[in-house]
Amino acid sequence: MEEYIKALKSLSEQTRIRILALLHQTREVCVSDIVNALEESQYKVSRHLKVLQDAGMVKGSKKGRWIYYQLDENQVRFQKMLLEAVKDISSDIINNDLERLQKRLGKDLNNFCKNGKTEIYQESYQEQ
Amino acid sequence: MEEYIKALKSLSEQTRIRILALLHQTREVCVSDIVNALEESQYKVSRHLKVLQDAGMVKGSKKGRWIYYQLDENQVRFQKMLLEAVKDISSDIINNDLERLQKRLGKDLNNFCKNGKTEIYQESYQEQ
DNA sequence: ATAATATATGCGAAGCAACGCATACGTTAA
DNA sequence: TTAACGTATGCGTTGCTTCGCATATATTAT
Repeated sequence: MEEYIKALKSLSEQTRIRILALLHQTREVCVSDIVNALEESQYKVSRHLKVLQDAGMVKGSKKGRWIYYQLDENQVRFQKMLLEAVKDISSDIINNDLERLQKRLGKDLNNFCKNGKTEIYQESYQEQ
Repeated sequence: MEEYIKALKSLSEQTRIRILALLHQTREVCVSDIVNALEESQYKVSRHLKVLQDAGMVKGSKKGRWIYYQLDENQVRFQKMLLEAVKDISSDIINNDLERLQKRLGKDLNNFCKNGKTEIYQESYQEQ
């Protein structure tokens, strides 16, 4: 039962739902792209990613100095169903997040962090 | 977004999952049947029912001095999907709850509280 | 080696959720 | 109309989550 509750808990928070919305739209994203899209602090995003990962919802893989997160594809039926439900969530906040992500990654959402995006990240981050 | 999160939060707690498991098995149950099945305090069950109700997962209807709870049938797609996922949750705790409920209501799970069950409730409650 | 970049984490503070107790409210029975 | 029963709730306490800051770790660039 504990594991089920953990999965559900991981979904009961706005920032985490926003992150999942991004991951539903793109194959994988690195942390700084999420930070940029959500306009939230790096440590906040990082912490929430950890919660999602511990709950088996997403998984991160290190590539160079970046860590790319994606929906964990080895999910059991329960998690799959939950993520399917979460896909239904819509809101202005999420739309704005997606818009910023798209702007940053370019039209192709399967782009990567490392494609010269770092500069852009710096700029927008320091604007805040 | 708030409403979605509220629904998800309502599912992220053990007692509430246990209550939903009961409601998935039977059409409607009154509070004291739940109290008896879960072997938890009346106020605790009552509080959790309120959370589930506020989240639109269950609804209670008063009949005489009892209040019968059932899964809210006017749910939107999101809630339906969540409940469908929650159905998948299995555990010994839940099995024991169901067993006690069955024992109390008799074979027919569509039985009602008021069918002389009150006495039984009193006995088992005071045993604790 | 040193600096810069990307991400994670220890820690204390603030906020929120669950608990237990006592009690209130509403309904039926006596 | 009083008593008993079924359910809900106000309140203070405890425990868990989230937050923000500062800092640590790891990787790449200089």
